[in-house]
Parts: sequence; structure tokens; C-alpha cells
Amino acid sequence: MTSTTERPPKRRRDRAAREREILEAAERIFGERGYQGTSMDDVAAKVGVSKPLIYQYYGSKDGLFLACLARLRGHLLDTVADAVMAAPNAEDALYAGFLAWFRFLDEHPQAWSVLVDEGMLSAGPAAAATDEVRAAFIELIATMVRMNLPAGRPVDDDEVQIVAQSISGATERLAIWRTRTPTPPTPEKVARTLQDLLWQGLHTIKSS
Amino acid sequence: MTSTTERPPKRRRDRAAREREILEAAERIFGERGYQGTSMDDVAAKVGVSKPLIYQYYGSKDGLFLACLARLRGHLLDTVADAVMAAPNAEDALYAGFLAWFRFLDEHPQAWSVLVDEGMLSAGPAAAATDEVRAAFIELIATMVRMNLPAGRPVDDDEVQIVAQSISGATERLAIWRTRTPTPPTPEKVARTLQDLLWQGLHTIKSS
DNA sequence: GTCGGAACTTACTCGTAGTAAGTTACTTGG
DNA sequence: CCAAGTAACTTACTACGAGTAAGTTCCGAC
Repeated sequence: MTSTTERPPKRRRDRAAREREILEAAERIFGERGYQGTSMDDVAAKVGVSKPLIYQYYGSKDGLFLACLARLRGHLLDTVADAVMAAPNAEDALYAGFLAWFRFLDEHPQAWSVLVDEGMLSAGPAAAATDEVRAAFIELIATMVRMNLPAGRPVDDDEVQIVAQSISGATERLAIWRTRTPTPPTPEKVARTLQDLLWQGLHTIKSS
Repeated sequence: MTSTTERPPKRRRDRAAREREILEAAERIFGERGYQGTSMDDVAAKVGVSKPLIYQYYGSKDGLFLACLARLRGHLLDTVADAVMAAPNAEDALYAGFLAWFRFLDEHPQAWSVLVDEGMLSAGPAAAATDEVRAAFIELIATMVRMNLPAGRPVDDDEVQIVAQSISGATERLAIWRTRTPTPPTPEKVARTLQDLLWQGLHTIKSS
């Protein structure tokens, strides 16, 4: 007999638990299919919950994506910043930062595509959020670049910006390229080559 | 009297003329609002034509976007390649290539956003097309890099790829940054700084 | 003229973001 | 134990944009 009390599979959970559950599913699906390729119905189905609940908790698709981003952003930034700060000098810091970046993205491929590769939007809050992550990195790089220069001398800020933007763009593109190449060079190789490419040139930044 | 013959504003045109008209409108609107922000109804309304006609001529939204891309791609590639080829030596070629790139994008801002900044998609033919443009540039850069190296010596292809990808990423990010900065440095300044940053390091590429 | 094809439209389908309004289960005071 | 009260959750929509089926209108050739 189909007893009326036979419904134990998934009961109500409190808000915090459900939010975590939703966030986890969203990270997976966004990572697999990208922002555009993911529908809110997909996420709802995966969690086993109805769509409006997700809207109640996260407000919008952008809001959900943003929440996924926030975690990754912190994790990635910390990893790279720690590596940079632990290095004994500027030359090593440059290499260590690159290495940490490429290693992290190797080890968290779905994080990667959520953050940069697929997630890009033309406009809206999600794009703003990825830009924030980028801006934070660029600031980190600019700081490193200044550290590398003769102390006390004033510096051409435009040149620092140009260099920092270049490095950010280069590392991002390299990361994308590595995911799309069947047998990419190791993180060590890429970091080493990039360091070689940039190290000499970093001394050419002029005073302002 | 509202005479029945008072309808001269827009008559039928032959296919080629309409296609050009649609393409022109699409380039403008894609340039202003990005790929995602543009609807086929918008384009149809702008031209003063119904949506299915656009589908008949261009097949899909991707197809229309692709057609916009094709023109720009050729124009931009030619401009940069010409500048590179006209330079007397590798050092000047590097600078000339950067300069041509930044100048072109300064002079065709809407072209720019269609091509790289806003147009990015997660998947589909449009993304493939922008990737093709990028791939063409990377090949051009790789060729330049090889030219810059001692002739006859075998070269580490991984390192050339890493360097070419880096340069491509750097120039793209710099272009985006310049459009978003109120008073960006001149193309000359950016090209000069980038050249200084990279020139020394380009000699560190190793034999394979 | 009338026939044939190219140019063009109306009126849909389908999928997905987002919402209004209601229903069900848990909790807490009496 | 019971009756609110509220948090968790659902059904059943709207709105809008991509893409299509099936036609209608104009123009040129014979």
C-alpha cells in the first residue's frame, strides 16, 4: 500500500543550508556550461527545488552568479597574494605569483571558467564583478611592479598602469590558452617563460 | 484626402542593397549595445523591415554578427600586418604593430566593441569567429617573434606560443583599458611602453 | 495580360528570466 | 494539545527574444 507517510527523500531545510546547496549546484553547472548556457531551471532541477525559491534567496541570475564569483575571487586572490608576499625578492615574487596563478587554475578548472573564460557578459552586475576581480589583480601587480623599481624615485604612473594591464591580460589569455591546448606546458614552464619575457623590461619604466 | 498612392517612403530594394543596409544597422547597434544587448527585433526596426527577412539573408543572430565581424577582421588585420611589414627591422616592427593596433581601435571604437570587448560569447559560431581573429593575430605575432630571433637556430615552439599569447592578451586588455579610461595615454605612449617592456625579454627565448 | 520568382509580412512556437499569489510545514506561546 | 505566526516552498502565470511556417505583394519576362 502506498502509505501516506512515505515521503522522506528531501524535506525542508533551513535557509542557510538551502543557500549552500544551491550555491554548490550553481558553481558546478556554471562551471560546466558557462553563464549563458545555464538556465535557472537547470539549477532548480539539480537542487530539487522550484525556481522562485532561488529568486527569493539570490534575487536574480546575476545575483547567483555573483555569489559563486565571490568565493572564487577571494580564494584565488589570497593564493596568489600569499605566494607573492612569501617570496624573498621581487624577481622571485614575479615568478611565484605567475606560478600560483597557473597552478590554481589547473587545480580548479571549473572555478576558472566561471571566473573568466565563459562567464563574460556584455553588461550587468556579473560583468562588473569579474571586472572587480581583475581590478584587484591589477592593483596587486602594480604594487609588485613598484616594489621592483628603485625605491624613492617617483614613477610614471601611466607606465605602471600599462605594464600592470599588460601582465593581467597576458596571464588571463595564457590561462585560457592552456585550457584549450591538449598538452599545455606545465605551470612552471609558463611562469618561467613569462618571467623571462618581462623581467628585463620591467626596469625600463621611467620616472614621471 | 489621404490618397491611396501616397506610399513612397521605402520601397522594395534588391537583395544586395538590403543586405548592406541591414549589415550597416547591425554594426551600429552591435557596436553600441554589444551582442547580448542587441535583439533581432531592434535591428529589424532600425532598418524598417521585418525580422524574418533578416533571417532569410543572414540565417541567425550569430550569422549576422559573423558578417559584421568579417569586415572588421580583414580591415584590422591588414592594417596591422601592413605596418609590421613596412618596418625596416624587428625592433621597429614590434612598435609599428602595436601602434597600428591601438590607432585603429581609437579610430573605430564601435568596430572595437563588436570585435572584442562586448561581443564575447560563451559558445557558438560567434565566439569561434572572434577566436579566429585572435588566432590570426597570434600567428602574426609568432611570426614576428621568430623573425626577431637568430636565424637558423631551432626554437622552442612552446616558448614562442607562450610569448605570442601573452602579447595578444596584453594588447587586448590594454585596448579595453584605454576605452574605459577617461584620458588614456596616446597610442604612441602605450606602444612605446609595451615595446620597452617586451623587447629585452624577447631575446631570452631558448632553443628547443 | 499572366506566370514565376524574389522581396517581404503576419502570426505564430518555444525557451528562459522573472513574479504574484497562494500552500505547507515548523515553531512557539498559551 | 492547539492555535497562530512565520519561514520554506510551489503552482501558475507574464514578458520577451530567437527562430519559423505559411503566406502575400510586387516586378520583370514572355
